[in-house]
Amino acid sequence: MGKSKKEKPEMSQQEVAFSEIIGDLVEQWGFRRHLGLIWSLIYLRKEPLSPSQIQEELAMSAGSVSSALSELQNWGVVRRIRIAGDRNFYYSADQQIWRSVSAVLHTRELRILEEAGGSLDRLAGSYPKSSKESEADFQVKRIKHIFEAVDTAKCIIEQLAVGSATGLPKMGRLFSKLKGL
Amino acid sequence: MGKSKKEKPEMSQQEVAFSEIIGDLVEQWGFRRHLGLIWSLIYLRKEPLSPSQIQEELAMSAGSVSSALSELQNWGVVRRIRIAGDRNFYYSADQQIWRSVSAVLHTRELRILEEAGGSLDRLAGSYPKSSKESEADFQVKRIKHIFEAVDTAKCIIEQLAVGSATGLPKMGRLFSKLKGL
DNA sequence: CTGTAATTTCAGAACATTCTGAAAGTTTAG
DNA sequence: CTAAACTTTCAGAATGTTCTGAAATTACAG
Repeated sequence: MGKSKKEKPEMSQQEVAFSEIIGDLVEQWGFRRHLGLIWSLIYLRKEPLSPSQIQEELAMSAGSVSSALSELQNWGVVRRIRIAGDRNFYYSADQQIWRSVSAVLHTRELRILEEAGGSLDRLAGSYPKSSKESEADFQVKRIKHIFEAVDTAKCIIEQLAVGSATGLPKMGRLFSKLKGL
Repeated sequence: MGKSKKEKPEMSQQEVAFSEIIGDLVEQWGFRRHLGLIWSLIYLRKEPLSPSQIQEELAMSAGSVSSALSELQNWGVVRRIRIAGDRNFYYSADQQIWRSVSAVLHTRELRILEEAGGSLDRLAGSYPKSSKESEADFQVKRIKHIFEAVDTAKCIIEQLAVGSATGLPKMGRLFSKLKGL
């Protein structure tokens, strides 16, 4: 009765461990765990992998793999490669990990803060001008205070995302480190 | 007939708008939306509020309010106050908003990165020493690379959490701004 | 163009999180 | 101590998210 000849390309223990560490990390960061698992495997292998290989190795459904790969591609952490005369698709991981992190900071975190900042600014303006009510006055001050905090956070993330290492005491060293990652 | 006499302490339109902005923001940050809604209301009011007042104004269940308040307290963004000769509890918001943000960075984000960093370090060490396999060698390099990225991120967050404004070109201005928030 | 082997899509299943409300527990005035 | 008013807890309900797998689609070899 012959099921046979299917190579079993099992992930090594270390590969499993790595993918789990990264899976946890990205999950905490607000992405689906699967994205981390799949990215990890691609990242650790010298040769690009096809969706079906990934599906086998990680024991996931085809659908999961497909949707995760397309999300990874959208975030720019994974690239699709075609090999001539091969029906499969292949994926490989971007080496420059910080580029990917920057992209997320820029596309996701920054957008969130910009949105909130804009709304807060408009809201502060919507209070009746020079109201004699002390409550309204108090609230406008507080809203502006939060606006400042959001705006500052925005600037910090901007700096990180753009990564302009201007050569500063502590942050400088960190920034220039980023450039290499 | 005759529901009556219940004061209706409705939130103003602006208060609702503010709480929704903050609700969205904290939700994107990985907290429950309710935490943002409740914190907002407390933050905008001059006078501290009791759980039952909050429940009424935000039209939430008592359970939601209670659990959200205790979580807000754990994060240190809200303080419980007792007023002599008053059976109720009251809550007021911390003014220094950045202190709260720092606390979260320190308690949550930093912990995540430390955990991942430790695991990665151990993992890199677990590969058989001086293996002749080029694949293993390759993987150790990549794992160390990720470790570096995690470690750098950890340092950056540490800087932000501690907020040591050392007086640097761009980040310096931001850091000193933080101190005031 | 046709057949084959792969990938993608998507509706529903499985799973996870959050909310509700009633019961239990607290606190204080009297 | 008792009663009254509030707060907390927690099991189950409601909601939201992610995964699966079969059908539809795509891509290529022949």
